[in-house]
Amino acid sequence: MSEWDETDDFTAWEAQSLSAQAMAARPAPYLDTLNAPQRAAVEQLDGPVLVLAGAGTGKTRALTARIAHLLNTGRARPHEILAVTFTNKAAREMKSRIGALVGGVIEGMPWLGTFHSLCVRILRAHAELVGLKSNFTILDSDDQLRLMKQIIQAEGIDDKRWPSRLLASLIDRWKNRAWTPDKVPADESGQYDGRGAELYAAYQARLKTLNAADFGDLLLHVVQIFLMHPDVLAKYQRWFRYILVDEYQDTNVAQYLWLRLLAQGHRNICCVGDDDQSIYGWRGAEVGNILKFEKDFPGAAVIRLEQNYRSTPHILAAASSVIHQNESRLGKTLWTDSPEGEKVRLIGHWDGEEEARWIGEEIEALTRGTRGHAPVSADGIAILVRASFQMRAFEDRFLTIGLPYRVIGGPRFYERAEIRDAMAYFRVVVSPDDGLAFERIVNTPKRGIGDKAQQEINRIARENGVSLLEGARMLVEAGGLSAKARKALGELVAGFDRWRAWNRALGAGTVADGEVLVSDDRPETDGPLTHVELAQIILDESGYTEMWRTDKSPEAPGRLENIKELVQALEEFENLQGFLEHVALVMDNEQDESAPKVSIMTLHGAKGLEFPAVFLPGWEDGLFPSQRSMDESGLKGLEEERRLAYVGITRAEEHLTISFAANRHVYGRWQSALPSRFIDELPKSHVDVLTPPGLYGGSFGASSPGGGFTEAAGLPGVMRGTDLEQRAAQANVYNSPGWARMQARRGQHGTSQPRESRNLVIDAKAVSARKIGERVFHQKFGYGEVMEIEGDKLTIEFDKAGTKRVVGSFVTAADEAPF
DNA sequence: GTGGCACCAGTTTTT
DNA sequence: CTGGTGCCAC
Repeated sequence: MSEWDETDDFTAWEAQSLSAQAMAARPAPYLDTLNAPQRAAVEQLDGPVLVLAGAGTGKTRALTARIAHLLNTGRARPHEILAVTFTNKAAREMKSRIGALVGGVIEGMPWLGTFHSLCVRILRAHAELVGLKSNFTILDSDDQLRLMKQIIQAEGIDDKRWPSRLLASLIDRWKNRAWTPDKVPADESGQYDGRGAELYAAYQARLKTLNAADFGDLLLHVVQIFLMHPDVLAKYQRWFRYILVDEYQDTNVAQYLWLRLLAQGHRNICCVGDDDQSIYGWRGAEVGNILKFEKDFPGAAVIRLEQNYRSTPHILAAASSVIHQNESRLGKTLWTDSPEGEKVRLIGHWDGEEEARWIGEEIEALTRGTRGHAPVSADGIAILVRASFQMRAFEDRFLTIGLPYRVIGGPRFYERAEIRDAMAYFRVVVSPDDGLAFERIVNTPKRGIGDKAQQEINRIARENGVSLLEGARMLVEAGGLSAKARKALGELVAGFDRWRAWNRALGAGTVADGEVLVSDDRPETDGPLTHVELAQIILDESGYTEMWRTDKSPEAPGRLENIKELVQALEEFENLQGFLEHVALVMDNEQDESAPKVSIMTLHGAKGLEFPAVFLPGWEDGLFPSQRSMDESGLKGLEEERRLAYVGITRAEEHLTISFAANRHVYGRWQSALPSRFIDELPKSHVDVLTPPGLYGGSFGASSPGGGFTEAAGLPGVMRGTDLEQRAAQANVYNSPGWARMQARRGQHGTSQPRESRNLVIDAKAVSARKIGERVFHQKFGYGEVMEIEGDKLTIEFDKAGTKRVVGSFVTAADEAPF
């Protein structure tokens, strides 16, 4: 294909200005490595474009090449491109990849970032339009919850019956749908004891007085501004000539509105996504957004990326076969020209411990390179689980055999209590009005300022219309509280005065000579005080570090270590202010990339990643697909679980092993389960069914290098099957006695109901007309199954709470449950 | 105001 | 079996 063929109309080329010609004539090496659809996705610059990118089809490559192309052809300057991602990681990666493509000379792309960070930028510029000051604080979910607790308490609501978490998730959901308190529809606003919308309004009012915004607000406020102030919107519409969106299938309504409003300017919007990888419905993502793109943007070009560069044909076949069972999807057919490779392996185990043991051995075999393939580095191996409690079994096992592993996605660095505490100190120093931060640390470490004292502070502050910090000062000066508490509080207030003055001095330049700011504890330093030193001083003088130093709990040293890290991280910032903003939005826990380690993470956490070898354990009905998903969202839930399976399968490049266990130790209780229904959706011709070693006395046709295991005596008797005939039938799990037994159990008392009955429960009006075998939800006891009906009394076997007799009107059909 | 004990609940998670 | 929360006794 020659250079000229690229412009379909020669006269158009001729008509372009010389400069445009010169720009367009610049070499575009990034195009050469693209396949045809990718190239189309890059070169179709004008008008709306939807790129449906299957797993492993080079989505990010296309997206970054598109941006590079916009820049290279001179269509847009860096600041005229709006590029949105969901995570900071994705944003970072895109930035660096664009840099590599364009030669790294562009001084960043100011409008490449997450929805939230971009919204903060916009909101800071127009904060007053929604009643905030431009230096508003961003609340994390912890602050959010505490605030709601206060409101609930003030309203005299019993937070036992109506937990604050419930209200928080409700409000979050409403914000995701871009509903302000007055826009919450009537049938929704009655939730939470009929006071949902009312409390939402109270919460918003409270945020405003605190000059604060939660994560949901960042989007909601900006959408409100765009809707109420067309002039502001028009400015941004003109500004962003080209808009690009990554992971479009994950957008919620608010994000969708935000995008649509901005895109109405130049209408150059390109959304990239994969409906089959939509796994965040439970937190507000609307697959509908991607499904209706063409309707929203008439004349949109739709480009499908279907050539997969990641996985072998067997793995791809497994993924396709499973995802094909879903009804609501746009439909893509992934293909690959990579060589066959090995089949997907399937294996059933007696229990979860054995599953972990077996996987441990398999991993050792993989890293050693036995079984006839090249060794796989531990870094290239991942275990992907549905729920994090499944990780324990692997950690336990890997610790005993000394297999290095890393758990990805534990508590985030900035979510740890000690980090939040330290940050709260910094927050009060930077913005003395931050009452939430003040509340958090006023008695941490213990200063003898308990509930009563705090209420006093609150009262004084409210009566005088000042911040909590000022209220505390007044209280101390007025001689309130007990002598001990007064002294402690007075010292804290004085501390904040001192630290704040230092911080201000830092902002102005250096601390002036002889200024009365110097505390005795201040370390001897040459030169001016830095904000890093200041941070250390704050934590030391407040007694916070001391608190952990004297704490004798096993995790105290780790917490001190984290605090040290936090202080070190400060060095990369100009000042405390900049750091706080960064932590609220951007900071994530970077993993130490030292020795190669096996990754253990959730399926959700694995999205976007790839590994040469992947293990997918725990494929049992009720666990995966999760019973709760199905109870709460019915078929929709099941389809999302299936997409999760699809995501899991498509993470694997070469080796994929799916496994399940008949029994599992969950929360100290034994639970048995059936193989996941997804297992039956795998294509038999692409699957190798392995025989677990040990179960029947040996590794019959199995590939476990460890050979048979010798602890069969420790297993419950049922499975010590020694029937020789059955043993001979072992070659296939589908024919195995274990499998047959599991199948048989399906009809009886399986932990999950027969699949077909699912659709019977639809009648919403028949509150008390329950059926035997129906899944129901009870406010207090949770989910369960109706065992017996007697008048208006039901006997229900609850999943968690055991068997109870309750009045029929207290339960609802499981899929109408309030969450 | 604090520390200890009983009770309960218990997917997935980014910002 | 765990962690988090709430209540009660010092």
